[in-house]
Formats: sequence, C-alpha cells, structure tokens
Amino acid sequence: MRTSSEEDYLKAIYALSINSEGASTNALANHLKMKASSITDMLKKLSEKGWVHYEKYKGASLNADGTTIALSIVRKHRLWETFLVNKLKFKWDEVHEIAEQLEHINSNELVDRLDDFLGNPKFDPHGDPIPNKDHKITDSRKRSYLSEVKINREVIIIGVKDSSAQLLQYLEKENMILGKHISVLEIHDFDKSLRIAINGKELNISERVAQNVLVQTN
Amino acid sequence: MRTSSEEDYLKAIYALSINSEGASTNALANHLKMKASSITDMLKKLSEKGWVHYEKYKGASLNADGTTIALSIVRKHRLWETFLVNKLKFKWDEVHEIAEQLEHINSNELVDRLDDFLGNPKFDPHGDPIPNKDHKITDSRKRSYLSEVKINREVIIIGVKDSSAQLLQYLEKENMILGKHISVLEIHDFDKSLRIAINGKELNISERVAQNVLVQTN
DNA sequence: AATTATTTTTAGGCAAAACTAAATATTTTT
DNA sequence: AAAAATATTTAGTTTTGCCTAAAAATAATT
Repeated sequence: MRTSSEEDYLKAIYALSINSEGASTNALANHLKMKASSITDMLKKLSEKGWVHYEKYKGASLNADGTTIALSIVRKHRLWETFLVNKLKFKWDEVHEIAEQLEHINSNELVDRLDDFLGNPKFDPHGDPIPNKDHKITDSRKRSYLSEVKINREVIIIGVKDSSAQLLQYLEKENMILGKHISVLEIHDFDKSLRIAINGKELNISERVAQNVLVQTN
Repeated sequence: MRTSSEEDYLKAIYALSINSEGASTNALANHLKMKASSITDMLKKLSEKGWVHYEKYKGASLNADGTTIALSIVRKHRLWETFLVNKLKFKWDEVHEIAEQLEHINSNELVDRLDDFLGNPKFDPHGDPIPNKDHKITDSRKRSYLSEVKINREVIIIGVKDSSAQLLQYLEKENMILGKHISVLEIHDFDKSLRIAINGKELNISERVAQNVLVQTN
C-alpha cells in the first residue's frame, strides 16, 4: 500500500511532467513546498517501490505503474471537485483544499460509485478532463491558453491553468466563467494585454490572466 | 490542530464512556487494537492539549472540549455513512471502513453542506443518532437491545449492533426490518431464546440475534 | 495480610517523513 | 578552461506514533 505522502509526490511528478520530460528535484521541492533534501529521500523510496524512474542528479519520471497511480489520484481529485460543486453547491474556487484531502480516501468501490452518481462526467468544474475507470484520459478537445489564440478567433472557456482563489475570483467578477464564448479583438504590442469580446461587451485583460485561461479552439 | 490519530483516541474514549464512567487504558488498547503503552503515551498528550482528564492508573475521560471534538467526529462519520447508503446505494454493512476514513476530512463548511444535502437526517443507516451542527445529540428515543425488553412490551426496530452481512441477511429473510413493530411474548429459560410477535405472526429467535437487534422502547 | 495476578507505566527503540547544514555535482558565466 | 553560481545529495536531527521488555502500581485470591 501507499501513504498519503507518497501519493502527493506521484501526483506532483505527474503534474510537472505534462510540460517537460520528467521533474527535477528543485521543481518538486518548489511545487510541494518542501526542501530539496526531502525530495531526494522520497525519490529513492518511490524508485525502490517501482513507481518512479530516478537517476541521481537527473530528476524523476513516472513509469507505467506510477502513472496509473497518479491518474487514479487525479481521477479522485476531479470527481470529488465535481461532487463539491455540482451537488454541494460550492464555488469552483473553494473546492481545491477539500479535494486535496478527499483524493486520498482509499476505496475503488467508492470512486466508481461516485463517478456513476455524478453521471460519469468527462470534465471537472475547472474544465480539466477526468480519467475514466481504466485511468485513461480521453480528451478530444483542442485546448490552448487564451494568450495564444489568434485574433478574431472565437473560443470557449474550458478551464484555468493556475487555479488560485485570486484568479478564480477575478474571473468570476468579470463574468469570465466556464462555457463563455470569447473573441480576441486585439493584442496590444507594448504589454501584450488583450482586448476581448465577451458577454456582448468589450474588456481588457492582462497577458498574465490570458496565460492562465484555458480555452477550447475547435 | 489535531492529527487523525488523536481523533481516533478521542472517539474511542467517547465510545467507551457511554456505558461506564471514562475509559481504562486496557479497554482503549483493546478497542483501538494497540498496545497499552501506546495508549498511556497518547493519553498524556491529549491531557496536555486540554481535551482529556487523565490521572495515572485511573483511566481517562473527555472534558467539555474533548467531548465537542469527539461528537464532531461522530457527526461526520454518521453523515458520511448516510451519504454512502442513501446516495451511493451502498449496503449498510459495507460503509463502516470508508466512513472511518471520511470522518477525518477537515472542513466545517463541507460537513454542514453535506448535512443539508442529505436533508438534515436525525439518524444514520444503523439507527444511531447524528449530532447536530452544535455537536449535540438530541435523541429522545429510549433504546435497548431486544434481548433486554420486558415481556409483552411493544417495541420498534431501529437498528442493529453487529452489522455483519450474515445478520442482516437473516433479519431480511425473517422480514425483521427497520421500523417493524415487535412484541416479546416469552423468553425460554433454558437457552434465553425469544418468542416474538411480528408481522401478525409468531416467531422464535435466538438470544444471540436478540442481543444484536436495537429497538426503541417508547 | 501476604501472595499472586492483572493492569498500567516507564524506558528505550524503530520507521516515516520532514528538517538543517555541509559536501559534492552540474551548469553557467566570465 | 577556470571560477562562480546553482542544484542535488549526504549525513545527522527532530517529531509523531507506534512497538517491546521491564518495572511499578493496583486488584484479586488465598
């Protein structure tokens, strides 16, 4: 069996591996808010347990078993977030911390029944895809960040990159919520800020915000 | 804050205090399946934290703060059991282990919303009362085991003690289910077995079964 | 009341998971 | 290519929560 802590490491390696190949010790330390020496210790352990490929000074990556475990944690996290928002009427910026706890509850039966109870959702409230019962992500939507969208292209908001409460609250205030349609009207040269059309109005947003808003382009 | 382990101890002291005044070291060791020396260690700690009254060689009891914490754990346990049975369609003998994990999830907001989502139930699927938002149990029903009921007294089935699958199946077969009215007609001296009236018929049940059926006597 | 049995505590140890500080590798800059 | 900067690992410590074995206190029996 696995500890809650081990699961956190696997999930972190998974998260950091999406953009790069594997995860460095320092990147993990930063992500998990721990000291690098603690990371080294745990990477050795996870490697011995056969979940992680680890070479001294070269960072870590998940092998097949490790990936399956990481995806099962991600699955639980996203299903619980869906439960909290859809059933218990939490706002989408309030659920992360609670889901961090719930994702460690250990019962396959529970997860699969929860999945059915929620109607086998494909995406969580932040727009992230939910791995299925076989721990596979099947997401056919073309995704990119709003900052990368071409001018006059109409896109749909499907999620956020950094789901901090601040960002979510900002988006809520501007009514830039899940499912909304957006057109990028102009990108200002001097600061890369965007003028966009949304809700029948025009709005300026910073590059920083645009880099964190996930949109569907097809 | 509290650890999951501390919460388990507080809950155990609470459970053992229902029948006696406080809980002895050995009783706790037995209940928690740990060694007596571990109990002593933890009782000192809980006492320092101000949740437990502990005197060497004299066992432990909860003070006001400890009682509140214990009741909040019991509340969470019973609400989650209700969720698992009523919403996820688990059978009532399958939910204990999962609820043992879920009861340690830390979020007041979550518990209260779950309570509302479930329709503020007063009793869990085993017939045990659920403490309210203020951590008070308001159970006006007089409870006892069927084996202790006086002859010709009419009572109502409200739960079971040992919720093993075997017992539940037996009760189901005899149609002795939640809410049924029972009168004890006779207690046979030689084996303490009972003749009862239920569903307009008469029926013999063993002492063992009677000891595990919880009834309301008023 | 003394002996025996049981219960509880003390003392010391262990594993997990974090830490600090120092040593060693690797990468970047000059 | 050497020096400086950065990243990573090693070594040793701490805390938590459990353990075993031995000592001490309490309870039960003769």
